[in-house]
Amino acid sequence: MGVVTLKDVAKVAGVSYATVSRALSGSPEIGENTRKRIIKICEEMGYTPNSVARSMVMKRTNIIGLIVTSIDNPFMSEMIAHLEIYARQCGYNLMVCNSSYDPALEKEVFSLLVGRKVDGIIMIPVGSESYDALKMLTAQIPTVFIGENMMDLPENYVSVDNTTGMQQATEYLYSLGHRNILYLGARDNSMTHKLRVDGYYNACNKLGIEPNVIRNSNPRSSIQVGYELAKTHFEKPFEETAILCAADTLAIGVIQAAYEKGIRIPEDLSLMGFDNITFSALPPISLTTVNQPKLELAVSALDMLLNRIKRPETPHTKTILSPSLVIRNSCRAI
Amino acid sequence: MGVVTLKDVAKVAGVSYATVSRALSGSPEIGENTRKRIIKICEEMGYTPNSVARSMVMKRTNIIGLIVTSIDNPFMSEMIAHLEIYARQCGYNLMVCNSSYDPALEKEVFSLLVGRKVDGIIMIPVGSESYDALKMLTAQIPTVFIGENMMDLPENYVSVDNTTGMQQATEYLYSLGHRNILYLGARDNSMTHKLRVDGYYNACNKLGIEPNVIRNSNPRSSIQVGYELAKTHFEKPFEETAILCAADTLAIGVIQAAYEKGIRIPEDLSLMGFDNITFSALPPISLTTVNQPKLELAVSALDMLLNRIKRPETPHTKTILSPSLVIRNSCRAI
DNA sequence: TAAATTTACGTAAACGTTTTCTTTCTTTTT
DNA sequence: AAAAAGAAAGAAAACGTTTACGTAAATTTA
Repeated sequence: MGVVTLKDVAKVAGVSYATVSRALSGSPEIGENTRKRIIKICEEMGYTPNSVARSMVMKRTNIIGLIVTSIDNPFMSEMIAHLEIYARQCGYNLMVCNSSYDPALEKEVFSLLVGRKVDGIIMIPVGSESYDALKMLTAQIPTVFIGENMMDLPENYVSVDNTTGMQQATEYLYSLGHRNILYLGARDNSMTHKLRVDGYYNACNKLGIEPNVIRNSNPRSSIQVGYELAKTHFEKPFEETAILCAADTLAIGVIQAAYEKGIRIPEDLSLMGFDNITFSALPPISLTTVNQPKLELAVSALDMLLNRIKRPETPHTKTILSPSLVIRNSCRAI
Repeated sequence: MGVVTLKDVAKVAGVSYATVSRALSGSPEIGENTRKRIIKICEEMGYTPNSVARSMVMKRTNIIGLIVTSIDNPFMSEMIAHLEIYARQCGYNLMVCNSSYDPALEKEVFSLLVGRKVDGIIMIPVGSESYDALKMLTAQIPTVFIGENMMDLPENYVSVDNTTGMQQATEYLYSLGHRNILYLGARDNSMTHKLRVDGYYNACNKLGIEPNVIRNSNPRSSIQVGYELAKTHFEKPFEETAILCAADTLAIGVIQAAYEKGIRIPEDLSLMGFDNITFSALPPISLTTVNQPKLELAVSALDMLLNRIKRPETPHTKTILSPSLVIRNSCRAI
């Protein structure tokens, strides 16, 4: 025996399928006693509505597509968890795809999700390389970006104020007496990273100190990349008393490299990150960093998307959330 | 203008929709020239097949439901990432749900996914409390469990050999000279944890040392729980020279508590974990642990599920993968 | 009490595909 | 050249819902 359908229930109850549908949907066009009778029969028969058939006629799947650069990245996975829980509360499920930092793949999964008829897409874009492609794609379906400020695109996005965050971080180090601060991990292919390093430059200008930046030519900011960048840097004698990293993961890599080199943090070198991932809080070196409010990012993004699904012709909006300094023990006053 | 459908393409091409369908599906019942002509028209019109409609008639969604206890848990998120990538290569997408360690919620999302008509479900169960409920549910749909050995159920699962892994860990500590080894984090509500502590007991028996176990009454094994368990334990003087944790996250919590108490690892206390999550490898205390092969777990689980979807009447199978010792610097010889 | 309104339910179309069954036309066989 | 076989394409049903429309009975109104 196959799955029991609405038709089967109708046959048993001796009514038309419209009636069964109405009984379950809470329609007012049905008698209270027949409704109860039908619901009881549904339970007895173990009827579960077929979401696919419903989607077919309602032209709505109640599925949100989520495209992230990497699921296993503490910052993303935290946000995915928040998103999933909130989305479910709103009656939506999440279809998650990994773009693996690959613009081509990002484009591919986007189209795939469009074909799947998801009601909307939330994405953390690979970077500014994919802007043009995205501009075409987002015309097809309500889309909201997280994290990446699509500054030169009129798209919907929610993001933390990267520039202010990094500026505050720099000022904090300055307030501890640091005058020679190295910025590690600037990337050219991401607006987020551009804005972050801007915050650093702003602060340097304002404070009258000399900026000093190590760029990252990789497409991603991983522990591994942080380690390699720092390792190379530590090979020669260095002047700076503090390193400000573009991401917590990079900072964790720096900790590794410093440890191997016998450089003590914070005694010999102060270190800061950005993101505030769970695992940056671990002693003995627990990282001073800038917090991104992950729950608020997730909630704002979904709210924005749901609004847009309801009223697609509404103008594009953006939400910029405030970062906040999280002071732990990886920096010292000098 | 709405989305372009197969009918629109057919009208433009001047053929029936059956022909368009055949042109795109690679059916042999169509002339090579008409096929090319239709495909060209599809591209020009920007036609994307509607997966929902296809699912409707094919009775197959090409969606796999994934239920995990918590997405933001490095062990899980790593596995989810592997699963998503492999699933997509196999032509499937993932619908991810968080059970948040709640048996009632686990049951709820399971039914939800069944209503969604996903082709199969992969799940990391909350624990043995939910066995009975799951037994009913898994009759409805092909299901594969990861991690949890459903020993007393005839279900499909893939798991690491927890007992052997913990036994090897204990023997490793013994080989370093430890005779007083504390096991921290045993849980009663999970077969996995039962099997792990069994491995510890086995080794103790075999080696002739006295077992010593701190239980964890929480439903989960988080950093926080490890921290609290260890903190309480460290308040009184202790005898053991090594702590073996039921999970890496617990061990990270122990590191925190030890750090606050001034207990040095590994100088004053050796420490081991289980799982080998990315963030356990960080210096200065990089954790010696037992590796769970996450990629292999993911691939085996999906292969098993796909097999079962193809042949639902096949007998239940299980796959037990081998754990392996990962030696870092959190243990010392005494 | 007849007319008007409301209530409760049935009928049937629609959603966008796939696929079985025909049908037509072309090619091969004898 | 007629018959048989094969290739290419069309017609229509099916998948399981929702909902606009229609209609009969029940209720209200005049």
